[in-house]
Amino acid sequence: MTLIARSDDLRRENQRRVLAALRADSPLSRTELTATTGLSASTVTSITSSLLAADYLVEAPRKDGGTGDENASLARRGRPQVALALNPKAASIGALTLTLNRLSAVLVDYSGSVILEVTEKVETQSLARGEFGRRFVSLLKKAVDDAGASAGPLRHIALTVQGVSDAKGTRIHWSPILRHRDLQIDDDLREAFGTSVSIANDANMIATALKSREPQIYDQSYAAILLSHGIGMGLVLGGRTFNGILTSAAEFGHMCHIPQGALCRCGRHGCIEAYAGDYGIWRTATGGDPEVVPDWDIDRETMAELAGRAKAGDERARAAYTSAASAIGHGLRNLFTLLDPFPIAFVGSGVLAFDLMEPMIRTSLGRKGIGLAYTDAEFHCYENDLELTLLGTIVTGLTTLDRSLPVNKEAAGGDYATAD
Amino acid sequence: MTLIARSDDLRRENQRRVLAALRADSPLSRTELTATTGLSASTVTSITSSLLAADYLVEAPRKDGGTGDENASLARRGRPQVALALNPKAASIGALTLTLNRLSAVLVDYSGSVILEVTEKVETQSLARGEFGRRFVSLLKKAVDDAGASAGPLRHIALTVQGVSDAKGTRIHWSPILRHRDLQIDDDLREAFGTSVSIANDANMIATALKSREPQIYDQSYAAILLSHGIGMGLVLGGRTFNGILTSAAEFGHMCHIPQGALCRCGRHGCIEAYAGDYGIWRTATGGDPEVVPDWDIDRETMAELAGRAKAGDERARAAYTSAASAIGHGLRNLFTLLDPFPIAFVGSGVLAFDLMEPMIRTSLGRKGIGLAYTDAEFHCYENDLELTLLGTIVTGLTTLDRSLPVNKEAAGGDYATAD
DNA sequence: ACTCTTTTTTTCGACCCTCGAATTAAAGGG
DNA sequence: CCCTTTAATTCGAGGGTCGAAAAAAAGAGT
Repeated sequence: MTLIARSDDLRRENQRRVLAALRADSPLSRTELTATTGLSASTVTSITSSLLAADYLVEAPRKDGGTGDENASLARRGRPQVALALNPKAASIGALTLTLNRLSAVLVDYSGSVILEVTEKVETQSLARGEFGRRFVSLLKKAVDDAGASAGPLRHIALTVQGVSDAKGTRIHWSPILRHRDLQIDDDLREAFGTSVSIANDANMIATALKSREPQIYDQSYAAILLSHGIGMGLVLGGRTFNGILTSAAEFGHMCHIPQGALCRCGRHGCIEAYAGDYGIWRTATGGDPEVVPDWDIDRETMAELAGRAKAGDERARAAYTSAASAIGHGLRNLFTLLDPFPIAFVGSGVLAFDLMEPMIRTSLGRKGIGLAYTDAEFHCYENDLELTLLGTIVTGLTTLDRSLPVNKEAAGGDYATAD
Repeated sequence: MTLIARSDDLRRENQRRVLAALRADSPLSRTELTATTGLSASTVTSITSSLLAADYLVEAPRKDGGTGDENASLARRGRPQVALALNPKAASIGALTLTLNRLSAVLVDYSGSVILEVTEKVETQSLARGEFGRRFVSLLKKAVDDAGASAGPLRHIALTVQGVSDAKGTRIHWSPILRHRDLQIDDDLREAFGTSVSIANDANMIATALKSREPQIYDQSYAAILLSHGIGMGLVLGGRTFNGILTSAAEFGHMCHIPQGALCRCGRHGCIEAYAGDYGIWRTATGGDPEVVPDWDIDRETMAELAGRAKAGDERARAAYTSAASAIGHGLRNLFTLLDPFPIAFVGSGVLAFDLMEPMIRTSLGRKGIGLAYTDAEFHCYENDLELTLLGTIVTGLTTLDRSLPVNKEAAGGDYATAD
């Protein structure tokens, strides 16, 4: 994969490593960077000084040693370390998200802090084809204008869509919240702002966010399962987010649970989603016709109420959650069989009823197969999917930007004063 | 993954690229290497001359332009190209395979040609724990002795086992052909020969072999499905062979086809293997108790006869193959849903009856889901699984060796005359 | 106040790598 | 025997990393 042939590439890779270390934990002194990246002290000096000269880094105020630890770092003997941090004003990126009936543009500075957010309510289902690009452009323009000179120049746009984009990340193949297929919005953005644009799907961004937030749990291989109207999956294998050959994500929700079973949104029968998506649970609980897919969104309140009824002991509601859990559990069982067990993060409003489902999920996982124990699989829950989606979009955008940073001493950030 | 920090690593990577080019197509002139690797002519000269000095490469006789093409290469104007090839005598590797009741050691020269093969029949099921290592050592010793001075020094051992090894490739977790669990054979080999030892499973090696043999079909993502007594899978995603977290392979055969269905070898019920493994097909065809797993191997002749009966129109035999095909098809449907459709290679004696199964497999794939067409999935068949296993083992061993080659001019091959 | 010790950071030289341009080598053509 | 063409090598420039030595910036001790 990684094509490294010239020594510039070497520098680029090492520079990226330094920036990644600072994104994971900031501020950091050069000595700490040496330890984290494994590079030599001289190399760290060389890289950081070129990044400082280009104003991507700034010398940060003294790092407070937290509250608990004695002030070992303050009252130490030798020359004090000087902390380095990402310069917020070095650049900014736009993190755009397209969710049901809501367009959002978040302006983020280079250090990863949100500058401001602009949101617009629209009927995503009925919006005309060309409108998406236009609206996003004006939304982000507004954000950039409002931020004014305090923000660094916009250098990248990361767009996340609920739905299936193609593997290369340029087109939106299909989305449950859109009427159109094969929607292309990146061109408008690219032209309007003159930056690169990347497109990803929400489940993958949630997976990215989890890794960034809890790297000790989500490391090499794990999956995020998004429980909401539909069922999405962000799959990370061997440290790499799985990007399909044709589509961008793992369609866990459309694996077959019961052949010739209930009708799914996708037009097939018996998908996991048809039992475990909000509409599936609701349909089962209300005794709806399994051949009919509700064409409206079950709102959050309705689902909360349904969960409440189940917890109160309502038999039909309980049964609906049990059948949802069975679908998820059997799906996971197959997933684990195929790819080995790994930590699973359940994300979204559906986790409000997770306690109703967990026992049946674990039961359905079944006992261990060939030397593999499934039952002690690690599950974690996160209710706020939008928050994670945004974080993942931001992380992806900044990482992309870091990777494209110039490598020479006189960097492209020529609009900055050159310090010494 | 790939840690490249120092410029040595750069050289190592480029050297590896040159060697890989020669493994894919040999002999090759320096000019051709320049084109294939994308390196500059001077770099190619530098790398090849150090490899020539260390005797890993030799100047080959003129490349014959094949029979068809006019002798354009012979009657060309300027300075003739000098062809380079891997030096067979530079080193040798041992390719060991452990299959049912058969231990095999193949000595392979550095250019990839088989020097000689030594095989031993043993009852793998009843062999004592420590015996495996001992027998393999003596087998390979014999091969090395027989080859004598004509072979280069043994530099690596690649071992392939039917079954599940751990992800790191040092232990054999479980194997259908062994009585023991957690078998460790590599230590004996390492000590006896003083070389590195790698362990892999057969399905993964078949996948590797396919990529090496038909790179235009098997490129970024594909899977090899091994149809024999059991069902194995070698899965390659994004150019990387999938290696599980705990186990080494994708256990496609143990995905659940029918909940509470027929008993599988693994102790669970309804696995794909319980319907599509040889023993499953045979059990269905003979009306055997689905709660009983035959504890003997159905031999190849019996299966061939069964396939013959099915082709002749025997209803029960046909039904057995149809149910096997249904199991495989539904499994593939789920696989494709989860990971997108990609080319599938069916491998092993089971493909002798593939024409009986293909229609039902394609039917079970079902119609397309969200914008994905499954029905035109690419299928290919290869009868000889052992041949592919061996090829994959050899390729893996040689690639490993190439990767570990010294990078300096005075290479570790000091036992060779230093030319110039 | 001054020197010693400790720790961080920079500087400097050695060494390695790749690349492009110029050069040399090795043919066939006329 | 010289010219043309193509292949391969040589050479110097430029860039990168690293280790050792030097410089910088504190606290500690007297």
